[in-house]
Amino acid sequence: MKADPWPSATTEDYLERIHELILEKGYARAVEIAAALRIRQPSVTAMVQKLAESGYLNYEKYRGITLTEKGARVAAAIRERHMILERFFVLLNLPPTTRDKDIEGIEHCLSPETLASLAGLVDFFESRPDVLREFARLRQRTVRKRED
Amino acid sequence: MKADPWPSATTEDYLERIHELILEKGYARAVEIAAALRIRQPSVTAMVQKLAESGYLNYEKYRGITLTEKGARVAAAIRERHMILERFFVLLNLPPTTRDKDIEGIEHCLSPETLASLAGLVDFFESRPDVLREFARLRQRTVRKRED
DNA sequence: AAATCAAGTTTGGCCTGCCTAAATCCGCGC
DNA sequence: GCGCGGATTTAGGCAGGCCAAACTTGATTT
Repeated sequence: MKADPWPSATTEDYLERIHELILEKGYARAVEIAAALRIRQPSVTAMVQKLAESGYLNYEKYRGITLTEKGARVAAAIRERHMILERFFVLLNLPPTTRDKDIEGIEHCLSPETLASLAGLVDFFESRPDVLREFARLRQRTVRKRED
Repeated sequence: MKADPWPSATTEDYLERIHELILEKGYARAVEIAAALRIRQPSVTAMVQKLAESGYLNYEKYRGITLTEKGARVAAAIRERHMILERFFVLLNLPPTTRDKDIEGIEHCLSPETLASLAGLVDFFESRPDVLREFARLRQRTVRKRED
């Protein structure tokens, strides 16, 4: 097992999807990983082998893929992060497509401190719907203004 | 001039720094670009030539580098985006190092809609220091709690 | 058991961006 | 006109990720 120079963005994407697939269907197969990440199967095989190398996955050729303890830990953190971002973007009230695309982009770049702060912001707004409503109203106005 | 398949993150970084250097010192030279981006000079020359190819820069060997109209437009947008993010991160009250690192990471991944919404959020807080203070107080508390 | 087929894998190749080292080139100041 | 620092070229390399084409495997079907 090779040392880990901090999971790359791509690594995180793979782990995230694999984790999701396992949660959803109980297993993760190359075809589905490929489909979910919109890449080809050979790329998946190659990457899966590297992830196994690095100790994130248990992998047996032609058999199957599971998360190691380490992989599961990382995947859980990624999921947590993703959820914080989802909640935050809901506050911003953006079309789901935009939201998802942006989250995919930024989720690999945020430090734990920032994430924590962001979570705090979300908590704040979720516990203060009055403030949130006020912000939303303000947004509405400026959007209307831009459309003039 | 080659067609532009949307400026890559690296392209944006170059344009951003070059723009900054020009604003600061009136010109942008390879040594300084290299220093600012923490890469080597030959890499800069290569990239600068590609950016000229793509119509972002006016480039004359051994002479100098300036932004084209197109380059300037893009750079200005990048700068605007960066400033919105700075203001936002200030609200989150994070150590400058973390802030800068995270901004560098995410700035290439945000859609205009998200940016606009974020700007709205910043405006909201900046126009409502009372609300901001309340949020800050809440943050303080949870941080203290974590330290127990 | 043989055939078949989908899924998995291997191979070879490509592209982006970065690096190094060594050589050369240019403009400017003395 | 010489020299120096900055700029550029050349040649060679590396890592991360991606792909298409060809091949292999496990499972199902007959």
